[in-house]
Amino acid sequence: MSDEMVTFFKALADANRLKIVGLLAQQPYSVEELAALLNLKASTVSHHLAKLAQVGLVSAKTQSYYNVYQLDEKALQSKSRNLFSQENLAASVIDVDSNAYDNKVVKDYVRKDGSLKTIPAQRKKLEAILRYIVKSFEINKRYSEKKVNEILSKYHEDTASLRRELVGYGLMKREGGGGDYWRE
Amino acid sequence: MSDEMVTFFKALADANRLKIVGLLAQQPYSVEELAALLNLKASTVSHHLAKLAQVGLVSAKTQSYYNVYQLDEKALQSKSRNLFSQENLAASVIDVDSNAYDNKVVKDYVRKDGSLKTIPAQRKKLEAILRYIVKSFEINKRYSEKKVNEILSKYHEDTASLRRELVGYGLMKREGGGGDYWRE
DNA sequence: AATCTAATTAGATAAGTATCGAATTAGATT
DNA sequence: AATCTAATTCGATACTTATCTAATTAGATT
Repeated sequence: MSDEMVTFFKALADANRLKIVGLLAQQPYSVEELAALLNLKASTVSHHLAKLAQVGLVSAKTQSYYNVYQLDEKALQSKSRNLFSQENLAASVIDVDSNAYDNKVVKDYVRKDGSLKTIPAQRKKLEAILRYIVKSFEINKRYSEKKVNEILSKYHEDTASLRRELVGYGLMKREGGGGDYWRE
Repeated sequence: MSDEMVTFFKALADANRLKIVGLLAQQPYSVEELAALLNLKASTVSHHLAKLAQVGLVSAKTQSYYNVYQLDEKALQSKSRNLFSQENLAASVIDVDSNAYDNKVVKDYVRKDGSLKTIPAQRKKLEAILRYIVKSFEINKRYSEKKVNEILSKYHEDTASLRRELVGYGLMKREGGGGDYWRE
């Protein structure tokens, strides 16, 4: 689907092909006529028409010697209506790895032994690191503060900061007065 | 105007730029984040964003360290609605020489001395030649058949055919029974 | 059947552009 | 003020593609 959109836009991303579309919007033309009108060789026009035909914008009818091309106005209008639909926008993104940013940050901040070089000062990067760290806790299991610190110490000596940020960003919960921690 | 359309389509005629548009349709992103998500270098993403910004599809806001880009959805929708309007289609054609085809045919069939190599057998070319020949007659002036033949003989010895075709294609009129000819 | 004609395909070239790494710039944080 | 970071710009490279000429194909006309 995304490929289809790229092909569609590429088909129209050329001044001469836009002129062809404009001309065919007035009336059908043969390759030879288009070549004369655009001051191009017939082979070049053939090339352009093939690209337009590939996305269904034009089609050819053979008339005696000529290949007379015509615009498919229905296709044109329907394409233009749906071009930027929610559906198409989402489709263009399907093969994007949504974890790529977190992965990159983790790669930048975590040593081979698993410890953090530093605790990121910037919010976006800190969040990525916290999302990574929180995976060390089982979901719904309760941990004492001492146990939490023990786990966090693998990452950085400043366990208090890590603990506070995990709670601050809502990645871990804490019960009322000095109680246990858990990951939901 | 046509240039503007080409630029617009070119801006979207790239898979990674379409992905950027798709991503920004969900939420704003910084250059760095987009680079990680698309597995590209920041400089490449900058280049793509510049092209999208050039046609008004995205804009940037500075937030602390980051340049956060966002999609201009209004621009997107309004562009897509008007893309193939009558107006835009006509605009793409303004600088096309509408006489180019006739000129080419005339060039192919008329010798330097003004005479025809042959009378074209094909309809489209015959018409082009006839449109050229008929300019030798003044508008609204009446010509006897003898005078008509005399003028046509400059072009081809078969004046009878030329005369018949001029009338047949409606380029010259003839009064009822054997009367005069004229060009309207 | 033989001959034309327009269209397409193939091959070559030149122009355009996506991408990267390096250098620079702009702006915040310390 | 000095330092750090993200973004942009610059220069180089590799890939894409618009265009042409020449060769081939498909179809009509004679």
